[in-house]
Amino acid sequence: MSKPKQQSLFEEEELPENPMPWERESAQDLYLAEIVLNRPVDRVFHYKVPEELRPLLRAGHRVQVPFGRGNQFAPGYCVGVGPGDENLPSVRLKTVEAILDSRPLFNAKMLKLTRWIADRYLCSWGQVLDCVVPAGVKNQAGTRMVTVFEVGTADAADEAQQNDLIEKLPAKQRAVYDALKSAARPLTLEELTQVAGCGSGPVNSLKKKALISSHQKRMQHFENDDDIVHAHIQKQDDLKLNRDQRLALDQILTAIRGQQSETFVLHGVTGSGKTEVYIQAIREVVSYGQQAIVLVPEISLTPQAIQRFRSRFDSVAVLHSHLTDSDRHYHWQNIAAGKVQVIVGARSAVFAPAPHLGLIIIDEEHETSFKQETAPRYHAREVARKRSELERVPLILGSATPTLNSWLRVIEKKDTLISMPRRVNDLPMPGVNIVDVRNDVQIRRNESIGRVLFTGMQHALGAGGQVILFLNLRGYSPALWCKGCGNSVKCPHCEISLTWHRDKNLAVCHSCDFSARPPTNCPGCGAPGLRFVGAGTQRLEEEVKAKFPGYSCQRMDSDTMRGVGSHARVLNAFADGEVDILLGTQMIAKGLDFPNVTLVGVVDADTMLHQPDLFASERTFQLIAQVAGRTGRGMQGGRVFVQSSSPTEPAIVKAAEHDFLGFARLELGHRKEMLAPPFSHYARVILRGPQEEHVEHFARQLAEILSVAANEKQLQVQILGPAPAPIIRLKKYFRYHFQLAAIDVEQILQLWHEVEGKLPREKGIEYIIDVDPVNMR
DNA sequence: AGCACGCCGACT
DNA sequence: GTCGGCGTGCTC
Repeated sequence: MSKPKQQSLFEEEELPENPMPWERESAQDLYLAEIVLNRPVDRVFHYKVPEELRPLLRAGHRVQVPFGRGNQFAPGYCVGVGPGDENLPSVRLKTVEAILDSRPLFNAKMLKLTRWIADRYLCSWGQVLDCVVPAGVKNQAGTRMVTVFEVGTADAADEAQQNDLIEKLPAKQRAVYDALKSAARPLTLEELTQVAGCGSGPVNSLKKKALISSHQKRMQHFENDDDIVHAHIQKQDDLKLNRDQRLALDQILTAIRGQQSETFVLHGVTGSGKTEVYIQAIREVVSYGQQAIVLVPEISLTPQAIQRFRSRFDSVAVLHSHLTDSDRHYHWQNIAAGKVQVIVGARSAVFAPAPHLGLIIIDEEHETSFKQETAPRYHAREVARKRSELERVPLILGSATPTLNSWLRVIEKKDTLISMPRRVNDLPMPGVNIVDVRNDVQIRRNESIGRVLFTGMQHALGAGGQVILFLNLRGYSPALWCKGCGNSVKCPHCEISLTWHRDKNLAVCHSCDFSARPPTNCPGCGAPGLRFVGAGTQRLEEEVKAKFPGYSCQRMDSDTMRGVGSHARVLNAFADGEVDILLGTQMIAKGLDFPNVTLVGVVDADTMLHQPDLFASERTFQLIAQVAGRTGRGMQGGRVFVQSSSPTEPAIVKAAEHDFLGFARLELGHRKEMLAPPFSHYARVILRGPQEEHVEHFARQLAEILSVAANEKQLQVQILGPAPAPIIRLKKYFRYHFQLAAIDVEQILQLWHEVEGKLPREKGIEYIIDVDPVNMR
């Protein structure tokens, strides 16, 4: 209604002596909306709500507001509405322009949750809200305005006359009229003409006669809803639980029935049947008409896993990364309408707008992909913890290798441990051999498969079994090495060795996707004869094909899995036994369940271990334990060979012994000594800019300011660094970082609030802060 | 993050 | 004089 400019003119006048009624209202009964915007300013802005929007606008609505000196319109989120506050700052208030959605996108709990995220991960409320709403919801993807027709609402006085008119209608028009009259809802032109079997002529005539009326309506036009309601899928009965599973389920059911926001750490070895426990716990909340959210790492959203849920529940929404905007919008609407029983998805599914949430499950809780690496840098596990508290529902964190973070909470009795130490059907854990490859002849000849692993594979394949080989490097060779100067060829934009991809004969940077023909001479010293050293999955594939010519081998990494559905194709081929040897990266380490896999080979256990990372040893343990879990899932048993040059490394040894408790005890001991997480919290400040000295200098400046402020305000926060980031150069930028460390994360947050806004700026240098980082690169 | 304002140096 | 470079500070 009122343009902001006009509004301010109006405001400059003093209250008139005898205000007109509407003027009195707008001047006295100030009705305000609290609005936050997707800007890095964590502030609430107040706007007047025009008369006609008052009955409609509620907290959780998305709105259009004029913002800034130019009064440019910007989308914002209403986080509160109500009568004006006397103590408002004496600013001239602007007016909400429009409401953007018919219903609020957030309820009170979701507003609380998102506010908590903004506080905890140091970003603005508006940024959080904006990230929670999928793009498809914001742009109403998959909907359009259409004209719909219904039988005209006639005046009672004309009724007789109208009935007369109807009686005399031509046949086509009569058909249209009758069709509309018997329809349960307004019809589009398309629907109407189809039902009545005519063109648009009769419809127009009827409209002229005012017997029918039309109006505009926003409608969804989704092709089908197979993706949610799939009653056609053959449903399977719940499986019979073994004793461990039964005990686990009982504990969870008690919490569900008691509406407790308890967190369970479900520590179940690979193959212990955690999923069946999840499913039967979900069964309970679904029976109350509630919904469950299941978070899984994106990588494990395999058709196998999806089918598992779809075959057990009537309506499952799967939120995976290949959805279109329109799909996401459709799912959001259905979830919000309570039509979905189970929401399965990656990280962001923790925000699913389920109206009556009954349970949250995070499977493979240790996966780092639950941490978002762009603002808001939240960890879905912590968000889920908070959501479970707000909704008073239980949270299950399932893993064979829980994070030390969760494990410490178990030890401190903050969370409840549920153990499932045995595999289903009492299958034994696979025997794991650590193979010391330091003196292996084959490895010395620069091959990837050592003598022991080779013989193991021969036996397994000879007996009709299948083999999985894990190598966490894609490409052919991870480095181009110069004999002359001893250096390897780096990406011109990043401080990272180029990987040779033999199939395309390109040297590729796995960090920025730079690629070029590999040079023949060393760019550093000019010497000829660069050598390709080390092996990635491409080279491993070549070696396997040469060494096992009679068997079929399939590589699975992000290079071969580009297309949609390629994932499913390969896994199906493997399941059907068409493929004997499956080799690949991370992608094959998790969740795969093929009973005929009798051998798993970890080609190089050391790559993870040698990363300059606080969590290197935890990651190594997790990875080996997870990969090892891919075998021994059938009656034929299974063996694991772990090739390593550090065969006494505790992370590797404990993983080989399937001894999570032992590893946790050891590693927590180290962490406690260093007061490292989970005994403390880190927040990592990362700076980047085009000139190295410049970035370094600015990093020191920031660190100094924070250090002084911590002293002044008596905050127990230590500043570690600054130092060059482990990847000092990334996409043309030089990078430095430092850490804020504290026992109590609140102290870090306070410190940041203290200095934020006072921090100097430096042209060309950008910085971010990452609370509870999961990687240090 | 934008965006407008303002304070400088380079022009018609 | 005034055009436009970028540094600064604010956004109900």
